[in-house]
Amino acid sequence: MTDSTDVKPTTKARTKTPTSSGAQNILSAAEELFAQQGYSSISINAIAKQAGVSKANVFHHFDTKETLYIAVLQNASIEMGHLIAELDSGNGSASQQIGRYARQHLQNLFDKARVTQLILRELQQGDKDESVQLVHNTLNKNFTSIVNIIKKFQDQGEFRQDIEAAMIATVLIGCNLFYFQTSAVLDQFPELAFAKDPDNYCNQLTDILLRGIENKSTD
Amino acid sequence: MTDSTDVKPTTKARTKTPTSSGAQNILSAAEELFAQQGYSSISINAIAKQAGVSKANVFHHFDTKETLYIAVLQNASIEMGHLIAELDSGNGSASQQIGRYARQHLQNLFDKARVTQLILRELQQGDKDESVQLVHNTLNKNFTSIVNIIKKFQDQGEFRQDIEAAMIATVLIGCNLFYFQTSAVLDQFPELAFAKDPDNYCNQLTDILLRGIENKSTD
DNA sequence: GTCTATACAGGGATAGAC
DNA sequence: GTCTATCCCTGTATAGAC
Repeated sequence: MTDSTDVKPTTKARTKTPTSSGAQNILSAAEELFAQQGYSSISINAIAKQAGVSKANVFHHFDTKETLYIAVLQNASIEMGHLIAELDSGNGSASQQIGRYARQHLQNLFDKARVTQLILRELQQGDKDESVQLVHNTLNKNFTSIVNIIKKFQDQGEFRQDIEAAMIATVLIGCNLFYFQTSAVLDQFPELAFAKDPDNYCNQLTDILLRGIENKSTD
Repeated sequence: MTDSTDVKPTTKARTKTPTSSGAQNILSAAEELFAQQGYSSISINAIAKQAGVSKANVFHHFDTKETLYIAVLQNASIEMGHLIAELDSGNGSASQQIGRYARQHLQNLFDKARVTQLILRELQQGDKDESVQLVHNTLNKNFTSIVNIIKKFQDQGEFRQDIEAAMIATVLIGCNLFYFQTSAVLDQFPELAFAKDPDNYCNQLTDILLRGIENKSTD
């Protein structure tokens, strides 16, 4: 998309920043629809209708569809960043901290389901440069946040050191994301006690994980 | 990756079944493109070009774009089913069996990357009835396959029984899928030893998992 | 800032020759 | 079975009135 329009708003420095409430409506509508259906399935028309404005108005606030999409992604990334930043607080025993982290993390995924879906989408198909970067940053924040906690307990000798901290983080984050991703499908298996019960899932997960990584020198 | 297995051209079953080689080319091209870009981003034109035929020819073999997509999904589901069916064989100790299962499962995901991507896509957004069913079936096969193994060892007293077998299966499958999904992004973190090394990842995962679920009554 | 109207390209799908 | 040519619709994006 290098060859775009040569008509640029030369008058003002703010190149259509979403400050006005109209733009915010559009942004919010776009976030919802993109998260549900993906980029290419969603037309500007659909977004305009959802936002309660005209199609042309969307293009007034955002130069192109892709610009709008990137704006949505950036919003999502920032929002996710804030959530992650709030995660690593707290104290208590190793198992308490890890357990709390896992629960809160999973809770956040569901609370911000749309944002999570957007990130997952990009994770699956990062073709645009910006999106790759955003996903990378988000995952990075997530990783370092939990990795630091784990390393602390590794240094204290409470967790095994023959497993990479990043590996443990991957298991935790990966399982939570997988649970989020499959929750709709898991609902169809009535025999699974944890299918409709995130807390149950999280408890069992941390139970396995903690026992798997605690430093028991019983051989 | 030319998987062009010769198929005999049956003269019957004219209901546009993908028996002819032309249809197979289209199906294969569609699989590749749909897996990479998703349903709505890919035009029939693109598929036709990739398959080396005309656009009209695609519609000769498949009534609609959606028909073609469903056919691709069904192929994928069948292929995945075959892979899963081959997984649960083998014997040895509990850790050997679980470890082998995990390794083979992850290997399959990468070997059939396109198929895996298609399933993941549908997992994320099952709106069409058929696709929901296919994903459901595939996951179901996967689950029961590994759940049975785990239950066996639970009955033998080697694994804890206070954790659902399905939960353990979820962790295993979920982690593998997450690793597959993020492998492109993980590559960008050079400090992760397992990022470019699926075997390493798998070994650490099963290490954690096995220690987390084995029935140690050392309290 | 918001609209109606419009330009233009590309999408899915069909008709009919070969 | 395969093609070219075509239809109609919807998509993105622009122009210009208010």
